[in-house]
Amino acid sequence: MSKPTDSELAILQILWDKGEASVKEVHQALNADRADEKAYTTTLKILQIMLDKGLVEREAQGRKHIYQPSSQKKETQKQLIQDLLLSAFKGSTSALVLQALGSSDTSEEELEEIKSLIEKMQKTRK
Amino acid sequence: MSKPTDSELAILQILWDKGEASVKEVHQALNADRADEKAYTTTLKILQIMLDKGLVEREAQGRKHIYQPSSQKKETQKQLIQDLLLSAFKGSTSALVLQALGSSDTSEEELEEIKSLIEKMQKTRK
DNA sequence: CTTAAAGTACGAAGATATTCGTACAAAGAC
DNA sequence: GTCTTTGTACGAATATCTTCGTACTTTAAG
Repeated sequence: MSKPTDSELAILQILWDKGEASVKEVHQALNADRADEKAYTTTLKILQIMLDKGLVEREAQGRKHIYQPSSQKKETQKQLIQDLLLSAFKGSTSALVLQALGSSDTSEEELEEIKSLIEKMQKTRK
Repeated sequence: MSKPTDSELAILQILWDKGEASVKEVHQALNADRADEKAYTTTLKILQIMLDKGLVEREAQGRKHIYQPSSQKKETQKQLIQDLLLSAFKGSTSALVLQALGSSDTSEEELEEIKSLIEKMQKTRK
């Protein structure tokens, strides 16, 4: 399966959040935080394309369509990271992680969370 | 500055590696590991476009052109991570890092490296 | 019944990326 | 000098994504 485009990803995020949503809901969520509003039919079209590609599923509810993401969030995220890893980090996970940690402010809690995952991984390994 | 495309990124990786390279060198490196070879002029054209966008610089060496990446590797990587962070992880660095660590095999040394960076960050913070 | 409102479908235009053929210029081989 | 090789420039075809207008259908309002 190929990488979702940026627009598709934006819609996926909304669907992951809500679980499912009508075109109208997706469209509103999408334009809530955006400066340049896009037409309703633009959102509709992209959802139709996503359906075609198998990125979402839908069910009719009366005359409306209710869309759901067909791929799990984690799988898609994994795929995107893998892609970035190969395309920009020559496959080095640590390079990516170090860069990610270095270039954004991460809270104490988050750091602890990561650290404990690492420790768990180290234990399991032995 | 906008995100480099996939083709552009592939070329940037080569230039980051080599420091600088002629079109021919880039083209060979690019097609070394690729199944479907692209024409020489394709590589040339993309380099010209990248020059236009300011992604690379070049200097004439006789009749040849020698290209250099104009952006630092780390800056570009940072930008790409930032982009992925916003587009697929709602800005949560830890979610991204956890996903990255979880979905690829990372060596013991790499894990240690990450752990010590985290510890350093925690110290500096206090 | 007639009209307005709320939906979906879809073609087509516009934008950007990719690919390559062809044209041209300079250097080297003979 | 002529021809071949090695190189760049660039237009044009193709592909993909994005955007929206318009058409059509169904439901709701009056």
